[in-house]
Amino acid sequence: MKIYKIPEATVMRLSVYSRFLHQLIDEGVATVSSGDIAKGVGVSSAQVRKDLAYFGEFGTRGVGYRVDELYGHLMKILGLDQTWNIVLIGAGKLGSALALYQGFAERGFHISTILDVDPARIGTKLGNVEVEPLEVLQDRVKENNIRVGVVTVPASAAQDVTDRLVQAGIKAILNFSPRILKVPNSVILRNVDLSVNLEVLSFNLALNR
Amino acid sequence: MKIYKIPEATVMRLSVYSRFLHQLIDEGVATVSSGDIAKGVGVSSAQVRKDLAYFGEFGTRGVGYRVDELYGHLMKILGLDQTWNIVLIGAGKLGSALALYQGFAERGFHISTILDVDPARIGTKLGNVEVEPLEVLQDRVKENNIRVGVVTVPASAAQDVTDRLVQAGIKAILNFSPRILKVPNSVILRNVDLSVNLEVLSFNLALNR
DNA sequence: CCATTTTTGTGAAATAGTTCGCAATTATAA
DNA sequence: TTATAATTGCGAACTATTTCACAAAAATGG
Repeated sequence: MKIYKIPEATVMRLSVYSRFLHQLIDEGVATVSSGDIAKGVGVSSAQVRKDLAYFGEFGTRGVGYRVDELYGHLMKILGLDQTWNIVLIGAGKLGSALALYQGFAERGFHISTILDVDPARIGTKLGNVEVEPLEVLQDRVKENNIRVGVVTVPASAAQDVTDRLVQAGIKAILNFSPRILKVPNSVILRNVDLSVNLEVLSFNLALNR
Repeated sequence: MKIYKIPEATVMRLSVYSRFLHQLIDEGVATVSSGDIAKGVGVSSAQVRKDLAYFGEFGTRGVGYRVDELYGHLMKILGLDQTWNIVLIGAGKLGSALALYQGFAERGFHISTILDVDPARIGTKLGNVEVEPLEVLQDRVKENNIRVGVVTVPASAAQDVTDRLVQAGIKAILNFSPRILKVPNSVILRNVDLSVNLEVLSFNLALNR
């Protein structure tokens, strides 16, 4: 079986398409064209078709796509036809916000374990999940078959926490700390640096001074 | 004057380089090579040099870059040689977390105004900033010379809030709601969709099933 | 002062990603 | 039935980005 490398930008767009399709389902729309999707999410129709073409033929020429069908395909492709248990490390401001963020639950991401080292936070509850000490990491990962970790600790603790996640067998890490993390090749790492996003804005604003 | 289009990926990397350089300054390192930077942030040294080449010649052949000097250049390029006042709309979980996030302040982003429509939130304080009603938007933007807005309201309210920001003269918007927003061409828009990031992870995990 | 080493800056080559253009397919209307 | 319109899927062309490779410049050590 030939493996094509899928551009990350394509994957991100698929995620956006899927959300748009969900909106259409709510509105009772039955079929949609690549042009409609394009208009709805702000890309070109050729882009939409190309993105989908990586994964198969989902449409009918002259007609378009059946909304529910395409939505199902996208959710499957994105691995969202299942629930993912997640461990979140760092129950500070950002960690708490993420733990309580409805957007994750809606897409099948279940933060089943929240860990911290601060005794003041351990034992408190975020939603219906109790904050536990970092030491139980390995156990919880095994018990709940957790493959994804979210890091929301201060930069100074980020690499240590990451090493522990790797050690515990975590396969993918979403890092919110502004620190470059080292992980083995077998572990998928994504960085969400909130400041970087503001800095792209300030760069562009500063250009036209 | 010829204007080169700078790839957005380049701008994001400059932001990462600048943080790495700050780390070096703290460690008392005086000079650094493109290879060192590359190693530190996980890109190729050619990439580092190419990125910098868009903006000038900052190094010395055979030697490398003076850390403090390069840092200064990058901060200037990124528009971080000034403080940016920011209005944040939506004082929910995520909004509160961002309002209190130290990472913004450290980079010169000052959330000077926080607005919401929920009477229960209005009048409360996040750090030393009081949550005010949405109606004062226009006044605060003028008073504080605010050019950047951060949207952390639910998807259903996002477009309305965005229209108001545009109306009030905001020039750049960082959108955390999972909604595709329409803005005039003159306004810079960036989307930070937290779920999209997790979905890229689940896509990659689901690939090797 | 010259040979050697280091490391930048940059044109050229390679790779990756997007847009174009159109044949193929389906639906619709005459 | 047949012409017309809509819209996909996809190869080809185009554009953008990254990597390569090396001359040029600076430092170092004999």
